[in-house]
Amino acid sequence: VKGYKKRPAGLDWMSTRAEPESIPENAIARLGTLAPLTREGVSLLQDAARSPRRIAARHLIVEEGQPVAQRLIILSGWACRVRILNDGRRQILGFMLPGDLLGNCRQKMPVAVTTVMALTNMVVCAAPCQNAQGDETGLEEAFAISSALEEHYLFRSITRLGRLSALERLADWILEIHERLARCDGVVHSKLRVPLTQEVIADALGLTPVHVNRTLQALRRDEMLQMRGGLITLINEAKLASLIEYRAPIVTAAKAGPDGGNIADF
Amino acid sequence: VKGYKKRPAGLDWMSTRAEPESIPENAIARLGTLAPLTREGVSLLQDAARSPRRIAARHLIVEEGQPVAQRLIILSGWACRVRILNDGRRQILGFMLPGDLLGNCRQKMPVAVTTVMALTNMVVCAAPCQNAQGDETGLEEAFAISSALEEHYLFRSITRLGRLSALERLADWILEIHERLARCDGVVHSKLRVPLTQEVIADALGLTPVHVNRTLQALRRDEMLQMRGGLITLINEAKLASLIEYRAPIVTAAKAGPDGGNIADF
DNA sequence: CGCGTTCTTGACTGCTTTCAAAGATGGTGG
DNA sequence: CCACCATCTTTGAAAGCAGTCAAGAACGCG
Repeated sequence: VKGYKKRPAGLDWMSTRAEPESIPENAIARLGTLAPLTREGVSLLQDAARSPRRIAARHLIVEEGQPVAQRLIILSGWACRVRILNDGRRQILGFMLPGDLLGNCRQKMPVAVTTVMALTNMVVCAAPCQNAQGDETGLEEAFAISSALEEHYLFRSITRLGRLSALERLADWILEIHERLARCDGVVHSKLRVPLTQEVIADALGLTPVHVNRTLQALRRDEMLQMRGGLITLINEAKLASLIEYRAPIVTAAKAGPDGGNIADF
Repeated sequence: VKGYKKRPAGLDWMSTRAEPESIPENAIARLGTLAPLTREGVSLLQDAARSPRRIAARHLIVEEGQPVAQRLIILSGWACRVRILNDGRRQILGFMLPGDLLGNCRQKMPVAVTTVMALTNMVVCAAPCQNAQGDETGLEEAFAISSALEEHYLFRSITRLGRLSALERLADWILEIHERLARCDGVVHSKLRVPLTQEVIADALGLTPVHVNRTLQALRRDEMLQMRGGLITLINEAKLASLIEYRAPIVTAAKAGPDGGNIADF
């Protein structure tokens, strides 16, 4: 069937190539773009970021079936939700980038629905929780919108896997990553730092590494992008977007806050 | 690429064959299996169900990008989240069964992330909302767990579409539907009433109707199930389950309530 | 500079799609 | 009660996209 069934014995997930850490401030700023935060809300985040926790690449952050201890904010690095079948097939359910939340649940005694694994070295911190009622800081609203966005990306993944060709899947995925990195990472001149091997991309897109490779070559041949050493450069974003239907996610009707940031404007 | 690109002009979604309505009480009972409800919580649900609203098959219940007016409970009938590409390809993102919630959001001014369409004639009612703090009735907790379950099904869909073969997809999907119907519909002797055409199933599983047909025949030939007129009968559930890895969803660590019902025990 | 990982390439296989048309099925009206 | 019709299901043959296997090249790290 699809995907690698047999893997070498070792945990050959990806290179441990040292990744320059991105700026934690950008991760915090992402939450501010989701919902207007009060000065207090921002300082709560900054306080939390002063007690960072480091996680090494390939480590499991949460495991499926285990109780969720706390809500974390990713300050830098990439993680992914992953599910592994007993014959070795692997599906990456989604990526988690700086500014994204881990364990952002509603129920009282949450249990992790999927395993989450660090793809690179990471820095995380506890998400500040406040007096439940009120939410005067805007943090709860930001977390709620982050959760809605995550749901949006899940639906997008399903459509991608169910109805798009390999070329379309790649294009759609790259545009999604571009959009998300633009929120939390300094994306300049359409250059995206994507610290993933083609095998990881294949596991996310439901393809084989070999086919991801050939498809990426097609995108390069048609001059839509360049890529080298974990850096993807979008050359012709319009052409890339024309391969698929691009829609900016809108998950709330709230108008832009004082600082002008709003998901709907993205 | 995959799926039907061209469709006949009409909205040939599915037959309007009259479906006997399931029992609304079962829909309400489902919520009680998710979290222990107080007597007050149950009666709030029963009150709400006394003001039912009917929705005809094929009608859109919510539309992507439109604000979400209220939270609804499905009392009977099936709906689905759907996304349609501009060349006519269609992906069904998930099914919504009796006892499931619609518009179960956390943020303040939610906007629908996907279109939701009635697949059969439906009966719904407003979900009772209470004073936010406290949740003495257990309803908020039940809604939260319902939301976590929905997330679980999304991850399952992604794995299904990304890494399972056609045969495995069908097996996995049928077992999921079985599990869900068992919660809200009287499933007796492994007989499932599934009011879907093979084309709808194909749009959910990322296959073509023709291939769904052939794959279902394989399942019948190997004596795992029978099916006729919207009724699927599981003959050899163990054999069906052996095609895939089956895992019961566990989304909360809460122990069983007084009535013994808990998601973890399912 | 050497080694392991990752990327690239080629040839071949096969699952799934595509296209087309014939059979069932269920509801409706005569 | 039966004929009719739209919809849905089933079948066959052929084409195609993506997978599989294997080996060589390139890359990055120590």
